[in-house]
Amino acid sequence: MARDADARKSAILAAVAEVIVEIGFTAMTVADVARRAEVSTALVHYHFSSKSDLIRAAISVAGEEERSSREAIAARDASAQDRIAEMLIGSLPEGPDDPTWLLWIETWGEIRRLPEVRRLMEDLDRHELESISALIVSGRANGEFACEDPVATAQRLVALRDGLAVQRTLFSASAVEDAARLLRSAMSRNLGLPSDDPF
Amino acid sequence: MARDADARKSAILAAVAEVIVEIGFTAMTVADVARRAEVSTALVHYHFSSKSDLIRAAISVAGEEERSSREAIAARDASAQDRIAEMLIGSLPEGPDDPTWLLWIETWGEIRRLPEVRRLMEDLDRHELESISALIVSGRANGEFACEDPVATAQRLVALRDGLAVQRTLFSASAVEDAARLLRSAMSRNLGLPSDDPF
DNA sequence: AAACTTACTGACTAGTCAGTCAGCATAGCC
DNA sequence: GGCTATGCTGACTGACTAGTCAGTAAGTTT
Repeated sequence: MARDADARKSAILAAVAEVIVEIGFTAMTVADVARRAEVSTALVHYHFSSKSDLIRAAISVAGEEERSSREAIAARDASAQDRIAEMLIGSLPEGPDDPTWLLWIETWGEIRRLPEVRRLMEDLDRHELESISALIVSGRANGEFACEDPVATAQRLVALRDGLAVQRTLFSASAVEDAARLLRSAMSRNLGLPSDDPF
Repeated sequence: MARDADARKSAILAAVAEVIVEIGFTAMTVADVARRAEVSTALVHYHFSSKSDLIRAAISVAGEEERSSREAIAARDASAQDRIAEMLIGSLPEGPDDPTWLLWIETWGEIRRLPEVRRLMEDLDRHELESISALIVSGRANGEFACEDPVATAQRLVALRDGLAVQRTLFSASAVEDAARLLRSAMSRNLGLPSDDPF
């Protein structure tokens, strides 16, 4: 029975992510989650002590996915430049209402009310900055590009990606449909690459 | 009596902004607003047909302030470069939990549920992009700097500012205490200024 | 001075929410 | 066959919510 129980617990967490993406953090109720996972509301409270606990668990899962996908990219056998591009441009929203970005933006708005979530997000943020600055350092070491301050450069690129992602996710995509192009040209400038960019 | 009535209506709107900044969008109730403004909940519903209407009005006021402060800067008698810097760097959060940025970040998270608010935010976003690209065009015209694509440059700078602002508002400020410096050096690069920056 | 409008309130309601609880079924152990 | 633990549920509750409504007081118009 332990197998079944674990499966249902996972189903509940998956349902949380779905409901948040669909109707948002605020509007989400325990009843919504239970209905989606086809269990009773009492079971949700059986596995998760409170609604905050439920949310924290769901965000923790999403963060873990993000983190491991980043590590997979870092471990790839490709140039530092390509791996940085994959991390940054690959993480841009696919279009308006991209589920992953909606989840993060919703989460930003809720962070103040959920201290543990704040810690999760801070860790995730730090992990991304460290991953990218490490790649910059290695790319610089093997002569791919020149870069005076890897940490500041990583901060700038990540911040730019975040800002573009917010616009692209929340507002009409038209103004930012070329987000990838903007990011790529910023990479060229910031990493001191030979400017082979049309921009 | 119209004077008094208007004053109380404004007091309600001010209370909304205060409550949102303090406890957030989600947690805010009509009763909180009424208590803060020292009126009955019924009066809130007398002036504003619904809670959404109340929120929309409060955000509209905040947006109007943003817009007019931007126009004041644009009209100033200073170099284009200085006016752009004032708009971008001047709008960075003053520190973690900056009220204005908390309001915007909370609003981003709520946009999907409030279509009119989405329109307000889109307009505000467009206005900022237009203001800055206009300044870039004028700075280029009088030879202050070179810039191939004013619109794309404005998009990049605004996105960078947004991303830095989110980090600085939500997470520990230490990692981004130099947000202004990052932004300024990005300006130098993007506007093709002579690099007199230490970075 | 009567009729009407504006500004406002206390008391209320219908509905929703997270969380509780007693109890049931099944499985493993003795 | 009895005993206990785990997984699970239906029925419930107390707290709280946005919004309503009848009524009042003060000013404006006729």
